[in-house]
Amino acid sequence: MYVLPCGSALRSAWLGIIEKVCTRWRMTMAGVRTRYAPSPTGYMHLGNLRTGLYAYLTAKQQNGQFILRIEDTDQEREREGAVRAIYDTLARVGLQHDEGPDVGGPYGPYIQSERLGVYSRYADELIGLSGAYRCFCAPEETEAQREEARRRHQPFKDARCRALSQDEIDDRLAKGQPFVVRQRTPLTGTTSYDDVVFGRISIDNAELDDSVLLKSDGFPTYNFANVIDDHLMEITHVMRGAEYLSSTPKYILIYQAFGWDIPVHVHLPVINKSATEKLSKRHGDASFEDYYNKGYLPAAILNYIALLGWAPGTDEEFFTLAELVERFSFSGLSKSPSIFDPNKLRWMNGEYVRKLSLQEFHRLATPWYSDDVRASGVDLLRLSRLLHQRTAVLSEIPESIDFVAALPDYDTSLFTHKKMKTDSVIALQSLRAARGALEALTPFSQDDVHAALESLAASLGVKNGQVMYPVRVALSGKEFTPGGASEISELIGRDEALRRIDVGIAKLTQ
RNA sequence: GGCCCCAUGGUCUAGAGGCCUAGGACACCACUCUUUCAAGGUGGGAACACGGGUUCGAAUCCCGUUGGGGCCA
Repeated sequence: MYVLPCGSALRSAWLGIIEKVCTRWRMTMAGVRTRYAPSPTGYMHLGNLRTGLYAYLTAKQQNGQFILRIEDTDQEREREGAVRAIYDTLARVGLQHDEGPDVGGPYGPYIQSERLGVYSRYADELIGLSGAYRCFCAPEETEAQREEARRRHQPFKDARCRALSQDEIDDRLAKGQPFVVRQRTPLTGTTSYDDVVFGRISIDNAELDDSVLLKSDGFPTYNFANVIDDHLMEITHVMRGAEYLSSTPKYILIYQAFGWDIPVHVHLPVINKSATEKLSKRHGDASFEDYYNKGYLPAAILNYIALLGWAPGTDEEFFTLAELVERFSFSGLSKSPSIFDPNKLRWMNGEYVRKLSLQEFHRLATPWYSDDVRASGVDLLRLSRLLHQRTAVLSEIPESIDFVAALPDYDTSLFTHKKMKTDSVIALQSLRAARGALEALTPFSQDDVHAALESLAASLGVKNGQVMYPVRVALSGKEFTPGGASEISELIGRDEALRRIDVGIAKLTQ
């Protein structure tokens, strides 16, 4: 342990140097630190989740740290239970964070509302550094100035408050006059930074607004908190949506005012709902929870969103999280916004569902079986076997098996099928013959039923389908079913099968 | 409106000057397999926004136009 020189000024200078060296060292040697910083404003938007994914991949690829930070400085938009939903979602998709409110870590607290003291301290410092100023204007006054600036097609910079003398400031402070802290953006010059995906971004400082950094209630805005926290938490790669592309120069200015190192910036293209609509939380169609609750598999959702805005450079498109960690690279990121395609997600989910083991599928499918289906006495595992390869989304199960518990009413026109070459006459003949064949059949397994109906068709001199199709319709009362005549026969059992065939015969003889 | 950014089929994208007669996937259509459906198999329609350059050669580089997105209002 070094003994530091005494004297507080010297001591802090030393500490400053050591801190800088340490930061450098950590950034280059100790690896990457990325953060996922969602706002607890509701459900987890898929675009946000993808940002989290990429941040995770970036960190894990280099054995770095993935940090979860809760950005709850906008209290009005905060929603009950939203933080819980964030934890649940991350856990479900497997994005395990190394530091965060729930798991702790050396850079806490990880909830911004618990860091208010930090922001006010740095706001004061920034004011001292001429990077910000106190603005005492009442909202109406600000609005008037804003209006004026707009009229003149100029960005908003509060000329009056920028120019307040120290005496005036002290005076107002003494009177307890409320104020906000605004960024003091330069009047001239340009600010640039290099973005990993978009390249060099430059903007004239004269174009910049003096945005609020600290609100009068002491809460920081995103504009301020993100910079302070990213620096303090030693984030090496700032990854966020491209909507921040054009405000980032303002953040760069803050880093520069403090003399801090600027992290690597990676702005990700936005995900839209359609060419004209954004993916909106309000529609309730774009959140992880919605898809999860509809019976989409987390791994499929994650796989799908990974490919929105990133491509591996090959034709492969199925990736586990571990494979993504290995394969992800900035060079595969695209710049243009993409449109979320529910169709392709559905397809991909189906692929994942089919790849499940039967046991696993059965476990996931069971909750979707209605009480009536359970009470009907059918073998649920057998039911799952029928459904397994035919289910793209779990929520589609109830409708596809609604015939199991009770034969629905149906129209005899169902018996007519052009491709199967059946009509009501053939159907009646087939049903009568099938009834006789099945009545005596033991055992009554799928294979036995299939063989029996097949030979029945042969002896009748008709095509298999001309027997099978009418039987299936009679057993289910539906146009489409998971499984055919023999599968459904075994599923519902002989007694019920015969009863339903009788119903069919009755319908056809009416 | 100002500023920033983007531009390959309906959608996600491959493509980093000749490998492109532009490849893959979803969706769609047809055929096929088949006890319906699904899955599978085979095939099909469908794109480099436009205009100028640069170059022997441009989807790929530069400029402009148009269109779209974002930020600030």
